[in-house]
Amino acid sequence: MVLQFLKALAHESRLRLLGLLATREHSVQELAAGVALKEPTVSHHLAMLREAGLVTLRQDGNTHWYGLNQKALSRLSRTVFARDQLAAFAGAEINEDDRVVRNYLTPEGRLKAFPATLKKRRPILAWLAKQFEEGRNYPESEVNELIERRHHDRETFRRELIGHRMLARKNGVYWRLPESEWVM
Amino acid sequence: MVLQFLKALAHESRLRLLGLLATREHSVQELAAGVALKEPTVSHHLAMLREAGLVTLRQDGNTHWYGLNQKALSRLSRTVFARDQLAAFAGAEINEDDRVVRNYLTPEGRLKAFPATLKKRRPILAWLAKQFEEGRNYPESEVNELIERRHHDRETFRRELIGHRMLARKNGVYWRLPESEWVM
DNA sequence: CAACTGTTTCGATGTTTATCTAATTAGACT
DNA sequence: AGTCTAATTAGATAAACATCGAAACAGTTG
Repeated sequence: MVLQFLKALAHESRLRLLGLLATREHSVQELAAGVALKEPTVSHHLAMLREAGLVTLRQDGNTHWYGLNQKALSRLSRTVFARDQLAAFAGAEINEDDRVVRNYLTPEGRLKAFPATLKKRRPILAWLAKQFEEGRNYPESEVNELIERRHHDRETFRRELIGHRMLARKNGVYWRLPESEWVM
Repeated sequence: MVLQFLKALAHESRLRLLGLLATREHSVQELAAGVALKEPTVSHHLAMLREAGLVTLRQDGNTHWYGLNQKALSRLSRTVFARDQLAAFAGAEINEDDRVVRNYLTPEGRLKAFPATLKKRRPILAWLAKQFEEGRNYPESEVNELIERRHHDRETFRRELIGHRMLARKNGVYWRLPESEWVM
């Protein structure tokens, strides 16, 4: 979150865009002229700024009016930079999924249980699937071995990995599917 | 300046490093272990953070103790994010060379004069040289034409462009040299 | 519906930057 | 001097990102 905000700010073109927006609303064309970049490029930057909540969009006809979201800006600037806030980054700035996985791991790195809720099951299966290399074939024995390193219930996890389209099987051979295929 | 500060902050590894430093001083080794990166990588990040004035360095024996520069952090966080401060970025955050060139241009984009000092001449010649495409040959007439679009004194500028190894000539044909060759 | 305008998406290209290993520097300790 | 340790620099590789032209899209206007 904070990282996204900072990354959005940390580029000259985007700072200049924000500079223009700080005075008044602008259309994409105006902005492109103002910073001497092509519309597609500006559009791309605006998308990032919007993702980060730094600008607002108001649409009128086929003109898009972008404005500065002053509130988000000052709110974040206040919160981000306190010392103890910063200290939280040491381990933090890890996303929600990682947090879920971490909570399911014993100190030795084994899974405590099979997660009941789908919300937790997905990130954990994803984590498990990542133990497999893409573009390589695994015999079932090796799949079992890899799973058992994390949890004794190899049957359930193997079945679920396939159900989520993270692993695929054919003729007793398994392989990892590309992340884009995964049912999340 | 501000851009450097933001760029320094806008990376997960560096945020995590700052997170560790927010609690107490650390050596490079400690930091490397703390963020699970190799020492050289950490060293590289620390250099950027130091450039941006975000961390302090205290050397004891051959151990380097890095600490958080809380003052710089809060000072910048306060100044950076005010609306009118931001507005200044619209034109600013342009480097010194661009500023020089801009001051030498009339509103129509022509050069006001031939710059007397070398310090100003270089960026202006560089700017002029960039009007030529690399990897293409220009007859002298076209060179003159391109220069005259910016300044009437084609002879002087042509000579200087060659002197700075931005253009080269052979048998009355000119071409632009790669930027790495330029005498700056 | 056809032509037009402003914007966004796509695909390709080039640049920047993160990271690593290996080599080098600098201080401390025999 | 030689060795040990901590850190940095160099060089190579890989990932992330900025930018552009072309194409697609959405709203407007005849």
